[in-house]
Amino acid sequence: MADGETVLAELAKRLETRGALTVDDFTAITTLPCTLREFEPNQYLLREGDRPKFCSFLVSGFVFRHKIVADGGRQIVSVHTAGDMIDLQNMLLPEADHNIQALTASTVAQILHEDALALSFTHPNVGKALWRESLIEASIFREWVANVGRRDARARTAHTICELATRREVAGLGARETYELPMTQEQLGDALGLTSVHVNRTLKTLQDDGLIVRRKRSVAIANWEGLRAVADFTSNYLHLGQR
Amino acid sequence: MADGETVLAELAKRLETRGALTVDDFTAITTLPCTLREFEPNQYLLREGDRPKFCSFLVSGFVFRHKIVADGGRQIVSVHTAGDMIDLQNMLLPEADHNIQALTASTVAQILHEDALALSFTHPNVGKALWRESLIEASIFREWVANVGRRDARARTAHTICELATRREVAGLGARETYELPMTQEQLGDALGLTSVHVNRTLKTLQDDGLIVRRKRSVAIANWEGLRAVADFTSNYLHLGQR
DNA sequence: CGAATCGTTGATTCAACTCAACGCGAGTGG
DNA sequence: CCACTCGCGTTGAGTTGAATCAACGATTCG
Repeated sequence: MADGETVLAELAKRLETRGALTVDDFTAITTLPCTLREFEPNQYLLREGDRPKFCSFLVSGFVFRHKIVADGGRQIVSVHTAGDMIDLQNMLLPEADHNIQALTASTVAQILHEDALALSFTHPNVGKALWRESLIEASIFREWVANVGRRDARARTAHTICELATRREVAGLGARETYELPMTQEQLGDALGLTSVHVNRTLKTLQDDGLIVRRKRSVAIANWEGLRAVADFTSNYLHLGQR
Repeated sequence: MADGETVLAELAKRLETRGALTVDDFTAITTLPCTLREFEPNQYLLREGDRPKFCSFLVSGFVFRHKIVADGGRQIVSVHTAGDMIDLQNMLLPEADHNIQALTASTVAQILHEDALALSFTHPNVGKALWRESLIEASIFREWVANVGRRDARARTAHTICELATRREVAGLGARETYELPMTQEQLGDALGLTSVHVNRTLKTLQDDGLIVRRKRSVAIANWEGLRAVADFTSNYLHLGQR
């Protein structure tokens, strides 16, 4: 297990992709007090209504966030890979409006809201990078609204696979072609606004067309360009490499 | 037409609901350079790919933001009423990832990104209020993902009516019961991920049940509690009155 | 008055859901 | 070590919510 400072250097590197940091900014980040915590698959990091005192940087593993609607249906609203800040919003919005749960065994670094907030305004470069991080997340939500609202099951499924593969590649976790998405078909369905049965059928057609390969409980990309075309995917909304 | 300073006082009042401001903060906001602009119905304020130099505060009217997908489908991702900041994200994300269009005749106050950004870090209370504003917007996007992904047409339509009525009331624009939503059924459909034909039928059943009243080109609420129940609506995700 | 836009309604189709059964691999415990 | 369970994936049959296609009515505006 890495120590806090090493982990925070990862956070600093991530933030540098969102905006230039000085040596002082970098040091201020890596010397923040932080606590490492491990979570098991399906364990809750946070529940709707909670009032957490810290925000979390995902060091390793996968987590997802979801809402429950009146009829018991679940909608996954985001999936996070190592390198993501997963609950920045609670830094300024005291009460959690959704649940956060581990998808796989995961490690997170917890930083007190007051520390992160103070740092954001004593070191504006850091503040801007964090703010930008939260704005990119909002942009991804907008894309998900369009994805769920206006794409059919095939394009919608392909789009989400493309997005997660791209974000993972950008986070330096390996080429998108080799990436495997460790979600069950039920979880995928809840992210896509589909039933697991229909996800199964949709994945089958994507595999039959040579676009993806399914292994036990994960999905890998077999033909990036083909999948991208089916998905109507462009990465502009991820705001990569923009400052 | 109001002058810039009067309009910016409205912005300052809005931001005060997001976090305490000092007299100095208030003055700093109202003395920002700003330009008032008028837009006609359907006129574009911003298009995907643009790189605007300013952000916009909606003084009067309605605007909406939308994305176009591969098959030509349109998804409206947000609807804004007077008092909303409508493109804060471009302050830190140079390239627009969606379109912004006037729904009705509208007036906006434009503030240069560099001015808003500088103010945010010289006056942290203002920065926090603006950041919080953008985080609440992200929370609304999450709710829309769940709405479009996991609620049927009836609940989904009711939910959006409840949300817009609540937001409008909170913004001080009159009681939610008297509010009229000035959207065509086609626009409503594009916001809800439905066709205009199905919106028509859904609104009819809501009216037949005494929950709403339809007038020419708008919708009013007839039975708030009934509509709220159908919608599975709670306002927690709007983070009202939290600091 | 004519044209355009939007709302309404009916008939039909279809994408996705529901329900149900069965397969399969990974654990687990007797 | 094998039988059992459990979670997840797969497949088929039938249903349904929403889309599509098409026509017509109402209102607004030039």
